[in-house]
Amino acid sequence: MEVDSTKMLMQKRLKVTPQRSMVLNLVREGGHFTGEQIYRLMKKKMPGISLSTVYRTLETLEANELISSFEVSGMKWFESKMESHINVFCVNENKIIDIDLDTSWLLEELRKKGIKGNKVSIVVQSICDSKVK
Amino acid sequence: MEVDSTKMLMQKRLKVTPQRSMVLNLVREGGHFTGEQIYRLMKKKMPGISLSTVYRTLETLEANELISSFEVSGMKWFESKMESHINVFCVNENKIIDIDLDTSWLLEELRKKGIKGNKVSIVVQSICDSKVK
DNA sequence: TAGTAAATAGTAATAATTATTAAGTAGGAT
DNA sequence: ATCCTACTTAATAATTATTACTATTTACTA
Repeated sequence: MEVDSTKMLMQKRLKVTPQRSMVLNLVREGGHFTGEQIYRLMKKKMPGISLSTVYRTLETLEANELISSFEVSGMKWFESKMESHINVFCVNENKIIDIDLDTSWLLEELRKKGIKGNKVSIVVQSICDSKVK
Repeated sequence: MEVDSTKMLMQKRLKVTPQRSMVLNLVREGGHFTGEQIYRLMKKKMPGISLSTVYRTLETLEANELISSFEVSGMKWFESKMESHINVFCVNENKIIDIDLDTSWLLEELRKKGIKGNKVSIVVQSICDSKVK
C-alpha cells in the first residue's frame, strides 16, 4: 500500500511527502472522512501534523483525481476514488455508508442531454440501522 | 400564489407571518437560492428583513417539507419541493440548473436494499453553457 | 551535496450558518 | 374587538468548517 501511494503521487508529478502519503493511504484504506477526522487519525502516528496541511493535501489529492469528495451535513467528506455508488448519510449516526448501485446509466442520460458532468454525487440522507456496517 | 402560501403554512399549523410568506413565495416561484440570495431579494420589498430570519425560516419551511435543500459548493441551496430531477451546479457560473430525469427507480432500488431515504440529492458539477437558461 | 521551488506548521482570516436575547406580533381566548 | 401569551423577529454574537498567509523546512534536480 505504501509503495502504491508513492507511485500514485509520482505519476501525478507530485512531491512525495510523508504527510501526503499518509493522507492518501488513510483515505485509500476505505471509508469516509471529514478533514477533522483525517487530522485526528493522523495525529496518532504523526503528532506534528497541521490541520491546514490536511486540508491542503486533501484538496491537492482531489484536484489530481486520487480521491474524491462530496458534501452533506455542512461538511466535505472524502473517500477513495471509486465508480458507481451512492453515499448514504446516516443522520442518526453522523456517518456515511456506501450503497453499491450502478449509476453509469445516469451519466449516460446526462451526456445525452449535453451535460458532461465532471463530478457526480448522489447522497441520500437516511436514518440508518446501527447494525449495518 | 400569495393565498396558496398562506394555506400551505396554515395546513402545517405554522403562524403566517409576512416574512414566512415572502420566503415561501420566492422559493416557489422557481429556481435555486442560497440563504444570502433570498436575503438580498427580500430586502428589495422588505428592507427590515434580517438574515437570521431568512435562515431560520428556510429551516422551518424545510422541516415542514414545504421546500427542500441540497449542498454543493460549500453552501446550502434551497428550491421548491419537487420530484425526480437532478441539480447541475455550473462551476463556471456559480448557479444551479435543473435537469429533468426520472430517478424514481433509484429510490426503489434503495428501498429494496433497506434504505428508506428521507432525502435524496443528486448533484452534478459541470461546466455549463451560458446560453442554457 | 547544494540550490531552489514547493510543502509544511502555526496561526490568522473568512464565509456560511446557528445561537442568543430583547422586543414585537399572530392568533386564540375572553 | 381587545387582551394575552407563546411564538417570531431583528440585531448581533458565536460557532464551525475551511482557506489564506507567512516564515521555516524539505523533496527533488542538476
